[in-house]
Amino acid sequence: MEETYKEEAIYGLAELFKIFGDPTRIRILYVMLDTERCVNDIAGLLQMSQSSVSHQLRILKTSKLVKSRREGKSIFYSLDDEHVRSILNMGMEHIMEGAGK
Amino acid sequence: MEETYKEEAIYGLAELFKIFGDPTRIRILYVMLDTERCVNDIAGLLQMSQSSVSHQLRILKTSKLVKSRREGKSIFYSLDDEHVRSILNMGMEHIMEGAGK
DNA sequence: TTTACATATGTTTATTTGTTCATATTATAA
DNA sequence: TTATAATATGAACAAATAAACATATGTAAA
Repeated sequence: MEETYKEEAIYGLAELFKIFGDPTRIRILYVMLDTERCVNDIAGLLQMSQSSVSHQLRILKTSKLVKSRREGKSIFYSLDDEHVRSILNMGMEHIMEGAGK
Repeated sequence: MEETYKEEAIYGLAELFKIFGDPTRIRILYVMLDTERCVNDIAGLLQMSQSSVSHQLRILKTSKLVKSRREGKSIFYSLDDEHVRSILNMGMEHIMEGAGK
């Protein structure tokens, strides 16, 4: 093996990016870009079933891309980290540049 | 629809991150982090079959994460873009921070 | 030409995973 | 407590895909 980086980190990285690699989750992240949202609102905004949204939110939360806060019967989700925004922006830049070439 | 961003960009973004979402491809990108590599060398370094490496390189190239250059019988691949490095670093930072919490 | 080396590409298979449907949990109001 | 609203979760199914294998293409030397 010639690799200097940690093999473990490689898998962690791939796991992280895999989370971003689904349009549904990207859409969910985007509706939370500048405000927290509860599950029902997300489902309404994105025309998705409550179940599907909830499943995806669990994945996003497990990966620390999203955090949650309870308020009465509702649970509000928001981006967990500035890195999430950064990664989204970096990706968007790459997309846009590629389009201009 | 309440979304202001382009729906098209959402799918583009997800497609992009999906490419990063596989350990094999991350490993391939990492061995090209500071130098170009030919297919055989990558296969040797990562203990993968030539076929598998080639398949993945095609995916990486189609997504503009990697570019190639022919030299005799060999073809050298390298990162296409500074964004590729940025995205990898951003992801790594997120991973590392999460580990420290 | 042939031959050998480097890379690319079909095809099949096994695994992963997002969605749906049904049901469970949790919290508030009556 | 009972009813209702919001969210979570388990199971089944269909679609996507990485790896392996065989084979094809391309390049250079003999």
